[in-house]
Amino acid sequence: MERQTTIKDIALALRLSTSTVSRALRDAADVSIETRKAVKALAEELDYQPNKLALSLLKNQTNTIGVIIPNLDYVLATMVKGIDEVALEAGYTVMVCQSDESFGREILNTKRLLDSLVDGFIVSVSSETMVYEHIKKIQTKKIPLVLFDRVINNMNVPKISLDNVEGARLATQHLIDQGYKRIAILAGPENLGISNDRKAGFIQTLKQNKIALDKNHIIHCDFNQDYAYIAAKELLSMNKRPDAIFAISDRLAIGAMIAIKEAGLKMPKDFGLVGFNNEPVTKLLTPSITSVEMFAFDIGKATAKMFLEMIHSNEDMSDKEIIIKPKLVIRESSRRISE
Amino acid sequence: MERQTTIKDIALALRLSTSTVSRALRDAADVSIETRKAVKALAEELDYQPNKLALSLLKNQTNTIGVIIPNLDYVLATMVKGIDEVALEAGYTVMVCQSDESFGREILNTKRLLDSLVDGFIVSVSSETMVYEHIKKIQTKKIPLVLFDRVINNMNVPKISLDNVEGARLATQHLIDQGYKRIAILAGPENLGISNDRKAGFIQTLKQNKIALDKNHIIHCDFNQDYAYIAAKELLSMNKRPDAIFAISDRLAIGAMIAIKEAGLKMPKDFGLVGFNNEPVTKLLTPSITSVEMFAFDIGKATAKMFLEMIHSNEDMSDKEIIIKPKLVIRESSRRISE
DNA sequence: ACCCTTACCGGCATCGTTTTCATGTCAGTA
DNA sequence: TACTGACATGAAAACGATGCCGGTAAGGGT
Repeated sequence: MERQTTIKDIALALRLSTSTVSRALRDAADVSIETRKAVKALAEELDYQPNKLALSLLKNQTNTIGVIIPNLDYVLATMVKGIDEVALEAGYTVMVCQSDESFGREILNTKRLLDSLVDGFIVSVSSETMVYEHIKKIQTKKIPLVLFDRVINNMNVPKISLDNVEGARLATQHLIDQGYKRIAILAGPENLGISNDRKAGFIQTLKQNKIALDKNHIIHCDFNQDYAYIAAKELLSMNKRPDAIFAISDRLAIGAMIAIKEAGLKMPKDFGLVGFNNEPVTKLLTPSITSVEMFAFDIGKATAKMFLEMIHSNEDMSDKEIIIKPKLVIRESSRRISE
Repeated sequence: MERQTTIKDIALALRLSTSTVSRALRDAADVSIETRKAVKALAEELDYQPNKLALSLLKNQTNTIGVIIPNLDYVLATMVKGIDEVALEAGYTVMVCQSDESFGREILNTKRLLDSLVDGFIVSVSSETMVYEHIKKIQTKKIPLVLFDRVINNMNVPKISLDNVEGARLATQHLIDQGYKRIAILAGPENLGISNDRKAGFIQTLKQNKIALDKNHIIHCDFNQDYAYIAAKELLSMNKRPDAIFAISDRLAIGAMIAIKEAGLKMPKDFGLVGFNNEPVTKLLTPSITSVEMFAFDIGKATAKMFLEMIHSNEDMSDKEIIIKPKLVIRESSRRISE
């Protein structure tokens, strides 16, 4: 690692003071045209690059955003892409840290980013996270913070998320409309907000349609295809077997799909299946899977925009909340009635 | 953003000098036990965190690795996960920048990271990248650099990649062994190293088996399912239509698969298909797709390890190269002969 | 009484840059 | 001549931490 050219080198070479060089480089007033020219020429020649660390130290600002996410699956990778795009445009660099769905790692990442002195945080919590001290600490230090996707409902922080209740409502209503009678839900981890919201939308829609809720038809499991497979097998072996499953993620839906096929059931005739996220893979499977589109890229961009707004404005934004409306994409796994 | 507690605050409160406080906090010699205790107690109370920027400026070291990748698809996300894991363990934070397969963005990212003063670079080039001045600049500045996955062959830099020739060889030989006679290849972008390596392995294997190469059966296209679909359609409409396709990525294979199905051809009976990467989705499709496993997570970890080695050792490592051996995973799309 | 060691601590420079304040020069004006 | 102001530049503080070097005081040995 070679020593970089500094402002001092230029100053020395031109018998100027560092202050004058600094001013010349930034086109400030009070510098004669000749010195300005000379400075710029030499800077060019020596490939001078201002040292960002020194600037950051001085201004107490790093132009860096800490992003903490539970994993890098399709949805989050897409969101990160959206965040990245907007942040880059605005001159910010993004530090992405994966908590790997682990509470401990999430705390570690928070600490790391905190003393890397990022200008702010964009966070989506892990499925293990149930206490929020580390998040609150960010707030206490008055560091800008935006939550996205997996938000914390009862916390006074700007947040952006999907209308998960509505998404579940769309999915459930669709299954009902297609004539499925005993609809089960494959929910995610029990303490996770998005999981509960989608469950709530499901239950609410059943009620609206005056369909009795069978508690055995609600199964929680981790966001993992294999667990979903096991859970679905369990559902299919019940006495009052369901005739449709609403899985709150496509990964879960795929696990369920394998179990359904193994049981010799045909979709959509014998059994209905709806997923969530609208991952590209849903369109490719046989049968293709009906799913809820959540506009991940847009959510990412909106999140970064809100973050930037928070950085630049001084007003309190802690009650700001953006909720994105989902859209149901109907495919073979649940389309029983042709239109 | 609140002012953080500094070493000066502690010094002032305890009527000590900053140097003493600094030493006390780091358990250095020459500090009495009482002052040490007092300093640590107060530091704890005030939630003192050393300012990393100041340290970085002083030591000229940021403990940050700049990672530049072309996208965040399954393979690269997995590799990044591997890099992240090893880096975190070693006390480094990773800055991931996506070039989005754009040469311009790659250069921009390099510039950004360069003047963010990262301690080094881990890079996988975009498919557009044909000149390497920006990469060479990193080398010129003597900043540690490791290439991975999509490496630059004729450049004197430590690199880690898959044995792409061997992977293609495995895939092609398998198709030949299964009795396919006219095998086409869906190659990636023409200037991309991995694309050409896989093509080379393909051609070489045909030659070894004394099979004539039909130049029309080599088609290049971007890593994009839709382009692959179009390319496959083209292949299928030829006079001497191929009876198998080796696609150099699973995404391409999926695009081809759709075209094959549309043409009314049954896999593996009428047509053979092999992909590359062994993405989880290959196992889920109907038929499931034979693919070449490339151990992305391991490659990621190995890359980070090599990077750390480079940082810590002083010797020249520019000729170091690790080549990972791939493995063929045979599935329905090409298994014609039961064993 | 003198010197030397040892333990403990403070001063200062340093990293690279910005910024405020001060300084010096020269021309113009009363 | 003396003052004013513009103009160009320099000196120094500041950001937060480290580390070298030097200083002081206490204590022991002669």
